[in-house]
Amino acid sequence: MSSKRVLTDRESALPALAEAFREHGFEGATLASLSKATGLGKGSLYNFFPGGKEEMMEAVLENIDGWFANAIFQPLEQGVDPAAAVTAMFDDVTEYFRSGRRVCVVGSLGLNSAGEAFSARVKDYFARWISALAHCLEVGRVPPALALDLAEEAVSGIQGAIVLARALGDDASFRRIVRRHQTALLDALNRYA
Amino acid sequence: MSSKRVLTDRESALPALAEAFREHGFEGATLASLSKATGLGKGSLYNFFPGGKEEMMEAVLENIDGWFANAIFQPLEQGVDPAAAVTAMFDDVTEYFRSGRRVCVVGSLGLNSAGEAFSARVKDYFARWISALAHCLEVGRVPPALALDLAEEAVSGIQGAIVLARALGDDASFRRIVRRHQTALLDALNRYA
DNA sequence: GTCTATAGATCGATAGAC
DNA sequence: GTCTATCGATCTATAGAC
Repeated sequence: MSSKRVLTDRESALPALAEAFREHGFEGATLASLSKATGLGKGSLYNFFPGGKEEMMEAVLENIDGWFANAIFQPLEQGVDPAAAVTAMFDDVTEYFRSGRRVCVVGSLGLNSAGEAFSARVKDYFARWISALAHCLEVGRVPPALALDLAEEAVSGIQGAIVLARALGDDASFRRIVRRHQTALLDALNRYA
Repeated sequence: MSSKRVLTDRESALPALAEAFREHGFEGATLASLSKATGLGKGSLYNFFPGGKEEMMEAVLENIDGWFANAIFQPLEQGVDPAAAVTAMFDDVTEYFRSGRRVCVVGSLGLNSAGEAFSARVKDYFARWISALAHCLEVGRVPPALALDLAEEAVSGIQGAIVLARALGDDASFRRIVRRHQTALLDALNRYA
């Protein structure tokens, strides 16, 4: 499984890069800070990522996308036991975003002009999340229009919960908000079951 | 009314500064871009804001706080005709954030470490918004615990709607999400009226 | 109070030794 | 493939002419 490593393990630098981008944002993350975060010299970073910061962020986004695809999107799209999939999604997301202490890199990229270079990927991430969640609800017999509304509301609500929890410095608010969304979706599933 | 101008009109530079900070974020906004946005040379900017970028952002936040206090918080805290106040809040917010095309400077400051210098002001802004909205609902006879939940949900939801609308490049999603929150609050008011 | 010029630090990125 | 040294550009902030 690890025999066909394409080149080398720039893969292993991605978690540290992601954390640095999360903490400082794309503009705020300097090569010095990225070097410190990864433990790699600038030369090594440019060896792995010839395109510099932008290529690093691109790789981070691809990595995040892959994690979400496996852990979140596919279980929803698969559509066996919608209620369990919805429950798992909220649990995984709460843990992933550390109850709102951890920023969503993708969401924050959309907020300022520095992220415009990644707008296609940002858009796809949210579009797929909403679409996967709506599909899951539809499998649970929730009417399509309502399913889409609820999915949009939940995905948006998670982003808002991150913003609020960070602003207030209070993870409890994140968990309350997310739990309400979880309940709303499970109620809808029960209503049409 | 305009006779007691304290010093000079650094006030008049604030809208342009705010727009620049909105568009590029705090780190991304350079003095060159702030100079261009305001039409003032760097020397003039430092004359008005000796503390540099940080003092400019502080002034912008104070200015935003003042606007929200007058347009949003006070009508909610005043508490005459809760339903009208809630309706007006969502209308004003939708216009202010330009249906999500416009970023919330305060919310985005909380997302990365560059905003830590302003964390107290960021926290107060959201705390007061939630508290004002909850108070308004309580005046409308919504039980306190539910009022607080609904207020937290609505304020958080607006932030999420901005993130999602920006990410998708779609103001319609902002308006849909905000309308649902508006409806939820008005329904609660009707239920306990 | 406005501007231009520029200092001093730090930025992203590259070169080259090992 | 790793590092250090360093480039030119750009950053914040200041100085000083007007």
